[in-house]
Amino acid sequence: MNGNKGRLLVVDDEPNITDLLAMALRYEGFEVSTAGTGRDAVRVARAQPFELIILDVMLPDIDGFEVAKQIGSTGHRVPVLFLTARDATADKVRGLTVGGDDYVTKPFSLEEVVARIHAILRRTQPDGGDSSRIEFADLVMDMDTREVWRDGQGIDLTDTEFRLLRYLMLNPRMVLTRGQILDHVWEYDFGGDANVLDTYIHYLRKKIEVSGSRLIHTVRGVGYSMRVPPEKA
Amino acid sequence: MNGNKGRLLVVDDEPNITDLLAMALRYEGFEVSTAGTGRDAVRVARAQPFELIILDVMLPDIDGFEVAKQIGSTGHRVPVLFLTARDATADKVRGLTVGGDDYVTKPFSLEEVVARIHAILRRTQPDGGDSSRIEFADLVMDMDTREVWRDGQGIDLTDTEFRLLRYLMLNPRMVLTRGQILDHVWEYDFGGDANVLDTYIHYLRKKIEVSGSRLIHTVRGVGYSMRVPPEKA
DNA sequence: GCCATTCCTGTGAGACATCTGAGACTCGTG
DNA sequence: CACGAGTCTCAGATGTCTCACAGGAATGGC
Repeated sequence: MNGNKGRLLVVDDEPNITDLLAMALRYEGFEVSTAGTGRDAVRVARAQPFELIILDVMLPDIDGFEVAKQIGSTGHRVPVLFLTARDATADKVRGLTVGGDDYVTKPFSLEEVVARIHAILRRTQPDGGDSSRIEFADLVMDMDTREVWRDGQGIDLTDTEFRLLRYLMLNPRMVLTRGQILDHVWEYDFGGDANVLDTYIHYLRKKIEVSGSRLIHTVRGVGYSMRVPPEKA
Repeated sequence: MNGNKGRLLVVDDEPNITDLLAMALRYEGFEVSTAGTGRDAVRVARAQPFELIILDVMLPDIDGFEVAKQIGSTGHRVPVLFLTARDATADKVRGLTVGGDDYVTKPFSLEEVVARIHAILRRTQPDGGDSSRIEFADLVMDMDTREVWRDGQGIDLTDTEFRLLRYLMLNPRMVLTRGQILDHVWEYDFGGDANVLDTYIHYLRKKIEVSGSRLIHTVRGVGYSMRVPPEKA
C-alpha cells in the first residue's frame, strides 16, 4: 500500500480535517502537505508542484476559488478537489466540476474522498491509466459508471451499499475491522450505532451472494474480509 | 479525454471568462492560450498559428471584428467563434460570421461552447472527420441539425432539453452528478434552484421514453446516467 | 453442554431525494 | 397587446434509503 503515488496539498482551517485527510492519504501512498489558510496554501503551492490540491471553499482569509485561481495562475494547471458544506448555497457550488475538478460535501467519508482523488488523477494523468474497473473473483465493479456485476449479471446497489462494497473490493483478502470500515465508509462525524454495518453487510450479501458463493466473510470478533470460498494458504 | 485536439486562442477582457473557458477546453484536450485585449490577441495570433479563435466582440481597445480581420489578413484564414452579449449586436454578428465562423451569446453554457467549437473544426478540418451524429441505443442525435430520433421517430426538443440530452449522450453510461450537469448544461451565471434539472429530466423522459424503454436512469443521491436497461458486462 | 458474546436478520419509522403538476415570468411574434 | 413557447419556481406526493431496535441464531470459551 506504499510507494509514492503523487504529491497532494490539503487545505482546511480545521486541523481535525487536515490531520484526518493527511493521515488517510499518506496511508494510501501519497505524499501530503497541509495548509491552514489560503495565503499559506498559495505560498506552499508556489514553492513546489502538486499533483492535486484538496481545498476547502470556506477559508478564513482568502476564498477557496480565489486560492485555486492564484495557484493556477502560475505554471500549469493543478486539479482541485473542493470541500464544501452540504448546505452550501447553490451559487457557491457552481462551476466546481469544470476542467477535471470535482467536489465533495462535508461531512464526507474517507472512502469517498480517496475515490474522487483517484478518479481525478485517472482523468488528468492518462499515463497512470488505471482503469476505473476493479474485479474480485467473478465480481466486477466499474467505479465511474457505478455498475456492478456478479458473473455477468448486473446488480443494483444503493449509495451506501456501493461505497461499502468498493472499500471491501479495494482491500481484497484483508481483514477489515469494524472500526476501519465505519471510519472509511461512513461520514467522519457518524455517531450512530455500529450495527448499521451488520445491516449493510446483510444487504450486500443478499444482493451479491444470491446467485453465487460467499464472498464477504465474517471474521468473528474482528471484522469482515473479501475472500474466495476455498481459503487456502 | 486527452490528446491534443488543436491549439485555441481565447480572447476576453474578463479574466473569469478566459479562465473558465481555458480550464474547460484544456480538459477537453485542446491546447489553450489566452489574451485580455485585442492588441494582445493580434500579437499572439501572429506569433503562432491557431486552429480556432474564441473572440469576444466587446473588447476594451479594438473591436472584435477588427481583431478578426487583422489576424486574418496575415497568412490564411482562422475560423472564429464570437462571444457576444445577448442584445441587438447579435444581429450584427450574424451577418459577419462568414466562412465557418459562428457565435454564442453570453452568458453561455460550457456544453454549448464546446459543441460549437467541435462543429466549426469539423467543418474547417474535414480530415478530422468526426461525424456530427451521435447514437445511443435506438436514440440518434444530429448535433448540427439539432434533430433527434428515437427508433426512427423524430422528436422535437427545446433548446435546454437538447443541450441536456446532448451532454448525457456525449457521456454514455457515466454517472453524471447534478453538479456536473448544472455546470455544463446551464449558463455559467445560473444561480437558481437545482430543481430545474429534475424538471428537465422529466421533460426529456416524457419525450424520449414514451415509446420505448428507459434510457435516462436516476442514480439516487448522485445524479443521472444514460443506460440501456439490461445491464451486462 | 452451557454460557456469554457476537453476529444475523426482520421490522418499522423518519429523513430525504426525486418526481410531478401547476403556475409565474420572460421574451419574441402576430 | 394578446398570445404561445420556453424556462424556471414552488410545493405536495411519492417512494427509497438509512438507521435503530430487538429477538433469534451462531460461535467460541470454559
